[in-house]
Amino acid sequence: MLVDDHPLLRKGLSQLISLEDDLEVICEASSGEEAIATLTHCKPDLILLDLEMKGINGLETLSEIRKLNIQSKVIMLTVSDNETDVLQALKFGADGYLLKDAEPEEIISQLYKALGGELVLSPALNQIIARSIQGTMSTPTIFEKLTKREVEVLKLITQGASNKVIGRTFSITEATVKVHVKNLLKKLNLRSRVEAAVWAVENKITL
Amino acid sequence: MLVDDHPLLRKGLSQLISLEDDLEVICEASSGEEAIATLTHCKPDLILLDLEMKGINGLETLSEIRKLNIQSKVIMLTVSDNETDVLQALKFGADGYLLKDAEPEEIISQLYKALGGELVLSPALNQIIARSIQGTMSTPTIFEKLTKREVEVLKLITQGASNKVIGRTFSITEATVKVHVKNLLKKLNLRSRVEAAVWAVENKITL
DNA sequence: AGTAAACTACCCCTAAAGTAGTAGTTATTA
DNA sequence: TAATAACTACTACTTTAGGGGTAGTTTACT
Repeated sequence: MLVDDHPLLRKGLSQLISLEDDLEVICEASSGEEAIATLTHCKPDLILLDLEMKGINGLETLSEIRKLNIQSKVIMLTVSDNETDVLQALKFGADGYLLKDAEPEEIISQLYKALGGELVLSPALNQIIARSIQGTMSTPTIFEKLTKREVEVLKLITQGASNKVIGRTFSITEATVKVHVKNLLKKLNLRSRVEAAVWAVENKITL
Repeated sequence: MLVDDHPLLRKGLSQLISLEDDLEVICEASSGEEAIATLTHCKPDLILLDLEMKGINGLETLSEIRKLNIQSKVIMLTVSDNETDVLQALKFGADGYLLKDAEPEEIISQLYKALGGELVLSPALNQIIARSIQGTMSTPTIFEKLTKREVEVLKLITQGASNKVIGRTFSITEATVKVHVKNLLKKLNLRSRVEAAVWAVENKITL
């Protein structure tokens, strides 16, 4: 099964797969919602799931799929080698994480491996995984540790708001905002609101 | 001609195009550099050019192509509907700007239009174009107005560096760094280094 | 020779950010 | 009931940022 909001990419993949005698695309979806709906009547051995999609994203889709107790293998297919994404995907029970810029032949061979029960990862990700195993991660899925308020504050920081403005927005004092900023910086192991803003943007904290 | 660093997408496109009797893919490239090299011996009527690529990006590639006085039509094909990118592309002489998430049929029909001399744009971009014509743009290609030093400073800001650190990095005083920051904020019409950092990240100023 | 832009550096000043510690309230959970 | 986490608020302090102006140097282009 192919899940990707780019018809072009689906076309490319399905053509590639159709060249293989023992592989077949039995269903497709262009969004996470559609994928979950389709999975009620389509039971693929393997799902190739895009990470970047409108609506619910790939990670959320994966999480839903696992909640529904669907046994298909799931391989994330994406352009991003973002550390947080990779680790989240594996945590949510992905059977693989491949980068879209890989060679087509490599992708196909990885599909077979995954079907055989192997955990497949793009070579480019080895370093990330290694670091996470060593516990040397810079971003050990810290984001979820932020409280609701801290996330709200972070979002406004990303928009360039000062502590004073943030305070007015939430009807709290600037002093309290400073507390939130201090705490979120500590949790994210960052040193300034600038770093926090960049981190938030790069990790696509939705505004 | 197809230029995209994702083999999968090239495959999808070329399959799509091969279904058309009067269209044919005569060459491909997986990077800007490769594209420019290939264009010395391959003269396509139309080039489909990805924006996001490693090495020199799509815009730079387009600029090079125009400098070489190559007469092929060029359509930018990308996932981003970023205002700056769109306007830059048109300024550099693109004959079209299409989003990758468009329907395949639509993309094909746009190719014909472009070959006919039309300027083709994804419908999703209409609003952006309209605003730019009205001069209401938030980002009127301001970036190129930054001096070399200002760009360097901006890059370090994005990495969370303080003015003091930036000064040490370039062996200039903190006071001078402040001058650069002040000037670049004015040029970009931003109010703080946080906004500058976010702007830089969102517009992919390469670090 | 003259002009303009870029880079440098300084002054003065205000505002904003960040650090540290204390502490009260509420809600949840063990 | 006791403990914990989250949110709030404060004081006090230091550092960083940002705005304004002036001005010297170099480089490049008239």
